[in-house]
Amino acid sequence: MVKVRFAPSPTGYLHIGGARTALFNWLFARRQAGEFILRIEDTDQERSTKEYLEEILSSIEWLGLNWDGIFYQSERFGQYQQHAQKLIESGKAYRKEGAIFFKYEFEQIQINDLIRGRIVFKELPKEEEVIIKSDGSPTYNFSCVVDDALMAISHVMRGEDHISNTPKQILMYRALGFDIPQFAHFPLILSEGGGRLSKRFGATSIREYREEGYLAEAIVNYLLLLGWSPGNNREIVSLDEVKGMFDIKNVNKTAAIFSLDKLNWVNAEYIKSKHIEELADYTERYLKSKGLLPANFDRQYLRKVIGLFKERISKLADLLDWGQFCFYNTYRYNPDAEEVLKRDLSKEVKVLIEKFSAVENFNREIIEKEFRAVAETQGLKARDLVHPTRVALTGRKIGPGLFETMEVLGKKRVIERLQRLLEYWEGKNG
RNA sequence: GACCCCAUCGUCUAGUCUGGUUAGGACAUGGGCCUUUCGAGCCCAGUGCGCCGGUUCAAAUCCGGCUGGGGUCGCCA
Repeated sequence: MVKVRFAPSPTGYLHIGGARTALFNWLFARRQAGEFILRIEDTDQERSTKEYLEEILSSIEWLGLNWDGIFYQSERFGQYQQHAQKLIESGKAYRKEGAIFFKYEFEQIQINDLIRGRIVFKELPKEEEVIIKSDGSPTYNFSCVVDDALMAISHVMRGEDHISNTPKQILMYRALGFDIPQFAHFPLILSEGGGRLSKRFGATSIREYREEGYLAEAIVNYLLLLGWSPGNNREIVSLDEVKGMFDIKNVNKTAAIFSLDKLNWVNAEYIKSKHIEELADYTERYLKSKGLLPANFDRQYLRKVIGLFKERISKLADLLDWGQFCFYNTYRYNPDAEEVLKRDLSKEVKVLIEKFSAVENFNREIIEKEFRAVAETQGLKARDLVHPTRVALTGRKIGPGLFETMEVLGKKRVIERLQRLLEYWEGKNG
């Protein structure tokens, strides 16, 4: 039976690379009706925290990956001690300086990696290795081997950075008389500079992306594209669909550079494809978590705002920026937008206000009709009135279509802001 | 330094196993269109098989070397 594990250490948040390792393991298990378990490698009591643990679990859950069991290494010290003892008894390990050391028996080791094929190690960099520290806790390679064996893990699939641990672990499996599982090593995810994904190059934890308003499906989809391809020139694929087509043999060997541009594009695609209702739930939670939703917010209004922006944002955080004018009065115009207000159109805007005031059903079609009529009777090209009006309503030169924007804002706000524009011109001239 | 992994547009990749393609797609970039603006949409374009040698009628594809990039060498995981 196929049984795989994801083994995070709660000494930090779940990062991009870990998330993909979890994802590929999950996919591998689900594809073959196997088991996917979590093993929390919390042997380092100093650095492991409950906060990190909770964050990691909630991130995995948020990504949509469910697990069939969870184990904590901190609760299994007895097992490690016991197996170390066995090694001592068989003469393969010994006590020294308060710790227990394992003696590597030099020989050429071969592994048959599911992704890379045969890998041959001519020698090991050292002759012995601590397996139980002097404080009684196990070291990584040892607890990993004992647990993978005891938990009957059939396939050990992890990042490429573990390739060099593999021969050491194989020697331990043999010494303990355990069956050796299959191995697969995924390519690393690098930062734009080509090196390790680090804070300097932007967000590295799943949590940060979640907080910026990326959708879980989009992150999963993007991660999938790093090292694996659905083929047929497809880019957007759901986890559910991939479950039926994922094959570990098609995973790349090459390290991939993480591209925020592409993630943004994928996320934008997901935002576009979502129904307003679903996005509204998501956005409401998102804005609330940011403490940025006005107390008196109107859900119906929020829906309209989302409708206005869903085709043009790449992440929910963009709503805070571009959509600010929907939630707050914009009586201060962007400096670069003021050039549009150079020409004083007070007379024309007054007429516009007058016409709008008389409109009963303030919807897109009627607004546009009235607006164009005013421009024409006042001898203006539509665009000459459009630009200043947009600045008056949004504070900016660019944004969604003006007439839709007006409908969303509603008659009251539109008229208030147009009056504010009149005051602006008055202030300039007086 | 030792051991190991990797190598197709700037980036992610299809193609490599089973040699024969105008080397395909996407992001980004540039240009154009639309038009009420745009960072939205639509259209078009450019750029790539790291290098050298071998095998072969034929090499991105098979073999060797080189170069380049990456990883690991903790009583961290």
